[in-house]
Amino acid sequence: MSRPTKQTPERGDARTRLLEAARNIVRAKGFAATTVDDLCRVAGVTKGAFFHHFENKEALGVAAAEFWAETTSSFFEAAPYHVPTDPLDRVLAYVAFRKAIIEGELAEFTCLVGTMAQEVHVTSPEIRDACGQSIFGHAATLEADIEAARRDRGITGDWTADSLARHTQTVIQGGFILAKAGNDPAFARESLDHLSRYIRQLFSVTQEGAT
Amino acid sequence: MSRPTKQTPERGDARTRLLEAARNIVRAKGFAATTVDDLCRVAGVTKGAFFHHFENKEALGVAAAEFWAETTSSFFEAAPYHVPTDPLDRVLAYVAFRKAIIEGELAEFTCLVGTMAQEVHVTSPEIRDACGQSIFGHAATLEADIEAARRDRGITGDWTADSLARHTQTVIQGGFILAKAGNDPAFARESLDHLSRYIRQLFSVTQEGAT
DNA sequence: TGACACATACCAACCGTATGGTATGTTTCC
DNA sequence: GGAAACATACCATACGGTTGGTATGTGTCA
Repeated sequence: MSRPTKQTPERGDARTRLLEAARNIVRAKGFAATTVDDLCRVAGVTKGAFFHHFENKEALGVAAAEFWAETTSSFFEAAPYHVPTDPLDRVLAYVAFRKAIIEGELAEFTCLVGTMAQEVHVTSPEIRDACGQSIFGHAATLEADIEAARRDRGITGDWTADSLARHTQTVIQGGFILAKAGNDPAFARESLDHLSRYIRQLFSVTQEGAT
Repeated sequence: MSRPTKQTPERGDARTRLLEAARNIVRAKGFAATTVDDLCRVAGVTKGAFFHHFENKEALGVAAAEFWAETTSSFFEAAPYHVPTDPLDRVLAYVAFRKAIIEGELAEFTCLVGTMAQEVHVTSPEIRDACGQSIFGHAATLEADIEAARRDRGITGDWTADSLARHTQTVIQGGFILAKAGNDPAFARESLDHLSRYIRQLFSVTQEGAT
């Protein structure tokens, strides 16, 4: 998606600016409460431009979820938690990294696709599926390390790598909910501490990692 | 809140029916996408009745969150997970109970206040706070058992009872998000299995409980 | 090489309707 | 009979979406 235009628009094109606007506004207000006019105002474009790039508001929602999947993929690929040589260390570093980036305003660190999926899971299967691909696709990037750690250490619990990978996303998403309800990011961070402890226990590692 | 009407209306009064309608519709469509007309139609009342009982739509949101807190409190107080004599067994039975009631349609078992908090945490502090009270109030009902279990067994980990109580809610709320994104309740259930395993590990209990 | 056909990106103004909310009744109950 | 509990009819506007247009780039063929 978002294939680059042949002719080079001298500044960031309207489509990208609309997707960035959607990312920011929807995280704060939700999808339904975000109006097309909101998006156009923040993106600095007119409605004509909006409906040139997107068939309707729902199509923007799908594109925003895909845009989110792309940008977060790049972000996490470039993140430092891949550095450790031991796979378990990488998994724990991932959790620590997720905790570390929870700071500042809620709308700056919460998850666009988690927010949208919550809202539109009944009303828009297309947006929901795009959100699902983003979440489960990201979870899948953890599976290899979890499975490698499991084999390395001969762990034979009654759980699977893919299930644990999804569970990390459960804790992250749930943490965002508590943080919003309590209006305090600390609620999201403390659950990541529990998640880290859980993983260390699963692998019989007792020492605390970096907080 | 929601003090019973003085004169007893032979059938459920309009206010209650509107709150029940809100509970059902908002869980499916979200708060912003739920219109006043939607609520009136499902409740079988007119807009006059709506604005007689609620100053505006936001006031209904607050009342719906409070209504949710009351009804779920009663529901969980009457639930069978309080039966075991050992406090840890009660905590594990709670988790098993939360897993057991995840069945049927998503909108039937997901959490109203988690959904609303997600949407309105910026736009309506009043609704957000009412949602927060419901979630954290419910979490608090678990603290005594967790703390008792901790003392009984002389557990001295670097975690607190209130933090673990909140973490259970994080996993439950996050599970709902994954279930919605993946359109399958199984994603919520599998994370509750991880949560149960985590708690058992914290208390060095290895045997599986009832699934 | 230039000019013509066509496509893309974007804008300004407009439209029908759905929406939250109001004004004004009417019924019901103590 | 008076107040609370509803209903009916209506309003202003915000909303998603449309229409018609301009400016600019791009491929093509004589």
